[in-house]
Order: sequence, then C-alpha cells, then structure tokens
Amino acid sequence: MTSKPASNSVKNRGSWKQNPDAVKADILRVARAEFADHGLSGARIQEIAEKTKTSKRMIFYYFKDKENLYREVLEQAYREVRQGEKALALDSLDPVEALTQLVAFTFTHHRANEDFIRLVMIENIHRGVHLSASETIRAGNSPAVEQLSAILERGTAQKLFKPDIAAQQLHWKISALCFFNVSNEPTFSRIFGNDLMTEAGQAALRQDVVDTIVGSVLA
Amino acid sequence: MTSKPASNSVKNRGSWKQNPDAVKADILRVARAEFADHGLSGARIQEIAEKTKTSKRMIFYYFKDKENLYREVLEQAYREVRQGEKALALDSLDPVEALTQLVAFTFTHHRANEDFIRLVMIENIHRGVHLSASETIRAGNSPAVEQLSAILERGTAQKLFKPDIAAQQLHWKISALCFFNVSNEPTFSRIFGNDLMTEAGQAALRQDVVDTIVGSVLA
Amino acid sequence: MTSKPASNSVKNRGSWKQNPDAVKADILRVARAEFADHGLSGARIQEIAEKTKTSKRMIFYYFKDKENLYREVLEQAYREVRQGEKALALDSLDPVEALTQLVAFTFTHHRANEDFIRLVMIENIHRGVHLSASETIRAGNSPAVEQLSAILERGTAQKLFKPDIAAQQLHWKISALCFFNVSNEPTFSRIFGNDLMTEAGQAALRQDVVDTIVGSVLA
Amino acid sequence: MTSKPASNSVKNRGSWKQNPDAVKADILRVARAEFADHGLSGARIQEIAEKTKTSKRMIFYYFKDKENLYREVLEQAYREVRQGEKALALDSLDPVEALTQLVAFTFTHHRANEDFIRLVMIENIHRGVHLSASETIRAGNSPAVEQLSAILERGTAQKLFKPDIAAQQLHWKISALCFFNVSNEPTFSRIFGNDLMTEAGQAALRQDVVDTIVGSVLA
DNA sequence: CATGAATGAGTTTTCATTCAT
DNA sequence: CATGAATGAAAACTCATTCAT
Repeated sequence: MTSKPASNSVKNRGSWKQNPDAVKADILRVARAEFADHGLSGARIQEIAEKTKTSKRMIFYYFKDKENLYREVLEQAYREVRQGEKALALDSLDPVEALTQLVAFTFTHHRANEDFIRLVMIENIHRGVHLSASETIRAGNSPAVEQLSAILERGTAQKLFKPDIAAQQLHWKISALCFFNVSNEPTFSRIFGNDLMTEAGQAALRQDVVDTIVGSVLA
Repeated sequence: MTSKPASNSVKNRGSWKQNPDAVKADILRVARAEFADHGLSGARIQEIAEKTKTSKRMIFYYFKDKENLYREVLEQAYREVRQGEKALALDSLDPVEALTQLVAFTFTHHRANEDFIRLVMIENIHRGVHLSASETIRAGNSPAVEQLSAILERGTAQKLFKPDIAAQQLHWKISALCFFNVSNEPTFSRIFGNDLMTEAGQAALRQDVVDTIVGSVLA
Repeated sequence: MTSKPASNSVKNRGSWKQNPDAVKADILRVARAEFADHGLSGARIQEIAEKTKTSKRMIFYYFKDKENLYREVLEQAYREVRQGEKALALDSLDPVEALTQLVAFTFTHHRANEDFIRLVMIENIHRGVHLSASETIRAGNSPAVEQLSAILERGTAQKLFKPDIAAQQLHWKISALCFFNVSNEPTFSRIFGNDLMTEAGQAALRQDVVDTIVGSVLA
Repeated sequence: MTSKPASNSVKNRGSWKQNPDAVKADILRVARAEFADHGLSGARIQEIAEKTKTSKRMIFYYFKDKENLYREVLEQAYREVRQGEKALALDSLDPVEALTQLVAFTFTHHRANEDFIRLVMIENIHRGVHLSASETIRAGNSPAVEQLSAILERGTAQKLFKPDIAAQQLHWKISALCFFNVSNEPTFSRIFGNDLMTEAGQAALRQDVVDTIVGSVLA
C-alpha cells in the first residue's frame, strides 16, 4: 500500500496560501509553458497542477475550466508582448533608421518570445476562436502598427518613402517574416538543414529581412 | 444491452472491400482533414472512422497507431504539394518574369492548400519530430528551391539580379510571406480586421509580396 | 443509446468513501484473488472492479496501471506470508523436534496459502521481473531461513546434526517439497490420480517430507 | 502508403508449402516456445505467426483455436519428455546405484528442458484443465515411475531399502526437488541470490538431492 | 476561499477469429 | 487444403471535472 495518486497533493504550505493573486499568477505561468509546449488539447491539467505550487482543484477553482485557462494565458501573453513593443523609442531617429530599428527589433523580439509565437500558432490552429470574446486583445491593438504609422508618415513627408504605403500591410509583411522565422524553424530546419538557424544564419537573415522591408518602402 | 458503438459497424459492402489501396487512401483522405482540423491530439480516431468507408479497426490494421497515421498523412501531404510545385514551367520566361510567376504561384498555391499549411503548423507545434524519421520528405526536397536556383542563375548571369543571392534564403522569404498569409489569417483578422483577406486584399497582398521579393533581388 | 457499461456505476455510497486505505485494501484483496486465479495477463481489470466496492477508475487512480497493481499484490502477499512464518515459536524445543515442527508447519502453511503459491508460480513464469525493483521483498528476507539457521546451530552444537549443513540449501529443499505439493497438484493429480491429495494422502506426504528432511540432516 | 499490416504475409514460398505435416510441426515448435515464454493468455497468435513460416490463418486452419493449439503443444511436450526418460538404462545397475542415476538424471533432464517445466507450471496455473481431455498423456503415463518401481522392487528384495516404499510417492519427492529447481529459480534467485544456480551450486544441489532421496529409502 | 477523494465518459489499442475468394 | 483482407468485442488506460467536507 505504498502507492499514492500523484496529483492531488499540496506542494508548499506557506507563503503561497491565502494569496489568490500569487496562486493565479503561478498557475498562469505554468499553464503558459504547458500550452505553448503541447497545445490546447495536448496540454494536461494534471501536468500543470504538478508543476504548480497548488493543486489541480485550484486550477478549476480559479479558472473554471481548461479552455478558459487557455484563454487567459493567451490574453496575458498578448498583453506582455505589446508591453515589450512599447519600450522601443524611435521618435528621435530619421525614418529609414527608425524603420530599420523597428524591423530588427521585431525580428529579435519574436525570437526571444518563442512561447508567445507558439501560443499564436496554436490559436491559429484553433482558428482564433479564443480571441473573439476577449476585448482586451483587440482594444489594446498593436503599438507596433502605431509606431509604424508614425514612421511612415514622417518618411512619406520627407519623400524618402513611396507615397501610399499602408501601415497595416507593411506590418503584415514584417510580422510574416519575423513570425515565420520562429514558428517554422522545426520543419524548415529538418528539410533544409539548420544553416539559417545558427547565430550567423540568424544575423544574416535579420539583415536580409531589414533590407527587404526597407527596400520595399523606399521611394 | 442493445446499443452498439457506431464505429464497429460496416458501412459499405461492395467495391471497397478487398481493395487495400482504396481503403488506405480513403482513410488517409479523411485523416488528413481531421488532423488538419484538430491537430494530432485533438483528432479522434473514432471521428475519422465514422467519416470513412471502413471501421475504426481497419485504421489500426493498416496504420498501426494514431501517431503513425498522422506521420503518413503528413508525408503524403508533403509529396502532393511538391508534385503541385513541379507543374510550373518557368524555363521559357525571362528571369524577372519567371520569379514573378513563381512567387505569385506560391502565394496562390499555399492559399489553395490550407490543409497542408495547417498540417505543417501542427507539425511545427510538435517541433517537427514526425518528419525526422521520414526519409522521403528530406530526400524529395523542394522543387521550388531548384526552380529558384535556376532562375537566380539565369538572372545573375544576365546581370539582372544582385550577385550572390542565396536560393535557399530567398526561398525562405517567399515561404514566410506566403505561409503566414494562410497560417496566421485567423488571429491577424481578428485583431486587424479582415481587409487583407478579402479577394481584393489578397490580390493587393500578392502583388505586394511579388514586388517585395522581386525588388529584393534586382541589381 | 441507453446501455451503460456496468463498471462505471457506483456500488456503495457510505463507509468506504473518503477512506483511501480501506478502498485500496479492498482493491488489493480482490486483485490478489484475480491475479492468483488468472495470472497477470489473464486477470481482467473489469472483473476486479466489479468485485470491488469501487470502480474501475479508482484502480487506476490508486495503482496507476495493471502491472503496478500486480506488483503491489505480490509484495503484499510476500509480506503476509513472512508475517505468518514469524508466528512460529521453536526456541524452546530440542533441535530435532524444532526442525520437525518447522517442516510440518511449512507444509501446512503452504497448503493453506494457495493464492500465495499461485502468485509465486505466476511470478516465476514472468521470470521474477516484478520482484526486482521491490526492495521490501529482499530486505524483509525470510524468517524461515533465520529460524532454520538457529535450529541448525543448536543441532550441530549438540552433535545431533551433520556439521556444515547450509541453512539456505536446506531451506531450498523444504521449500521445494512444500511448494511443489501445492503448485503441481493439478497436473500431478490428473496424471497419477489424487491419492496423495486426499486428507490421508496429505498426512502421509507431510510425514514423509518431515522424515526425509530430518533424515537428511541427522548425523 | 508505405505501411503494411505485418502479420498476414507469407514468408517462404517453396518447400514448406503443400506439406501439411511440416507446416504443423513448424507451428508447434514456435508455439511451444511462445507459450512457454508467456503463458496461455500471454502468448500472441500474431507473434507465433510471425515467427512461423506460415501465416496466422494457417494456425487456425490446422489447430482450430488458440486453446487447442496450446493443448497440442502441451501434449507434444509431455510425449517428448517421456521419450527422453525412456532412454535411461538402469537394469544392469545395483539398486542404490540405479536410484542414484535415476535421480541425478531427472535433475539434469529437468534443467535441460526448461520449456517443458514452464509449460507444466502454466498448466498448473490453469488447474490442469487442458490435460483432462487428453488421453495420450494419461495413457502414456510415466516411464520414470515404472523404472522406479523396478528399482524399488529389486532394492526391497535385497533388503537394501525399507519395505513398503511407495513408488509413486517417491517419484513425487524426486519430481518436487527437480522441478522446483527449475520452476522457482527466478524468484528464489532474486530473494536469496543465485549461489545455488551457478554451475557449482547446481552440482552441489544435485548431490544433495540424490543423497536426500537415496537416504530416505535406505533401510 | 480550500482541498483530498472520487468519477463518468471517452480514447486508443489489442486480440482471437472469420470472411470472401 | 490456402490465403490476404477484414472485423466484433473487449481490453487497458486517460482526461477534465465534480463531490463531500
């Protein structure tokens, strides 16, 4: 009679107890990693509970069900990434340099936030249905697009850029290149080798992406 | 005890029976749709069986287990897409026009093969582990890259293109833009609206992608 | 769709609930009988569940999987049999009488614990692999061997027994005769008739076994 | 579409075909090993078929079902072991030497026929039910007991042995010691170490068994 | 606001066996 | 006397979720 069910035990009696926000944050942190790793259906509540400082029961207590937990993870991830984008200060730079910086930053920022990229991939596999109800995501919109608009406005005014460049469409192109770099690394590497994923390869790729984007707007 | 699980019954006694290849092809067809729709863990063998002309039992008979079925679906999808790429005849065109056609075709071809795109997304979520063992995928490699190499060679020889454009890296850029267009449509649309996904939007986007890529190689 | 699998229903709402140890003990008791009856692969989790006060689900909840349940059944059986052996008090008897008692007891004890004998047979079919990881079984070792050592020491000191009798080897002989009596009863009876398995036959056999063993150590 | 069900293919088109006896013998040989290895419920028809020169279908064709195949394997094993026992010629030896030889031979013969021992263990786990219908097994009876009777008769006549030794009971004791040596090696070794199972240990054990048995009949 | 115990409903997978030719 | 294809029934096991306190 030595075996015990592994899942239901409490890990840590102490500072975490009686602190709902900390418990929730802990759950979200673990859940994000698990969802990013295995997807919505692939992630296991059990596994999340075990890596958490609380019990499985608490996950349902605070988040109602798996889908809702996923939703909150997704929202939080979007919020954090947007926060990261805001940090960039480009106003003082000339338009070309600003755009260069923006693209390079986006490339690097995506690379550094693989979990977020994977969550977005997962959400796309689910056809984005978990984003719909969430006002916060649409409301917050994208600081990146706003910054891009500002740069384009200045660049166009100075006749450096082609007229009538659509900010959103340009953002789409930047996103595509920077997102794909992370999202499709596994299959791309397996088929074509990982030359482009080494440090040198990534540096070359980032330069290429910057040049391609900047080249596409120059007058 | 009158009820029976629906999956264990036979659907169709007739032409399908005693024709292993047809049965297998039927299973693969249904499985592809299901895996593309719900992912590896999200797809249900039960569901696949019900949409098939055979039974659940036969899936295991021919494909051993779920993961292996998924693997074969993936391989088949890659093979078919490559086959589609081969159809394109660009040799008679001048390099710029050839590249234009190739990019436009890739854009359209990806759009038309959403299931394939989704399978690749799913496989990337699984970090490409189901591609590793499969020699066929690597072996076949990409006709697209080969065609691209030929175009680049001609274009470089004619001094139309910059020297030293790497075919693989250019392929990566084309893929990124064309893949992302399909893969990230759901989340992109929800956040930025679906202007870019309308017929007009897609036409504009395709032109933009062609221009961006061609622009990036011109001398 | 009215039928439900019988195993998923609850049997008894009351004293068993919320008492993990009682539930586990109940499962182990039933599982022991089933494994002893049908072997590891022959036993049915379903069948165990139905004879239990709990559900099939709880078996997996507490014991993880079939093999592990079997392992715990086996360990428990070993522990209990050793406990039974300890009950015997032989210190006050002279060596010959003590050995006589020990052998007669072992003969009877094995006969009374057919389930244990059968579990050991089954485990031998599995080449003992389920014993390996279990420290408790080896650690506990055999009270029988210890008692035997004590008897031999006294008997040898008194020159009643041959010198240099190995306790473990003597234990092996006693075990062989007492174990075989139970383990091979079915085939032996079918081939030679069941004369030796009647009450009289068993009495004669026990006397024979005692005489044979005692005779083999007397100086 | 590369996978094929592994089981249904034919291995060898040639000499085996059109030769029912050879096919049956081949199946029996493989089945014996599988049943001895994994027991009746543990053995897999699939596995037997794969190791056979024929197909799964043929097993059912020739042997009707799994249980019947097992029955035939068991019968054949008994027949062969009895055949082996007959080889021993003890008539010319004096009774004590003859008994010594018989016991030593039995010890060695059992050791050399582990598959048979395991089949008997398995049959005992099944409570011998597969022996009942089989006339051949009972009819053939045991050459060992007959030889033993002859030896006892001579030994008793010469007043070397105690009067009224029952041949069957003595056979039982010999069997117990020689059978257990093989049948319980796995569990015994794990608990007490494998000293008795080394070559030296087995030699000592055999001598001990011979001495114990001979000692138990000497007047 | 917390929790250890429990569970219904499904999920993949296995297995001996039969069908159609 | 043979065979590749097919299969019903049941097996082990999983999973998110709720109960009882």
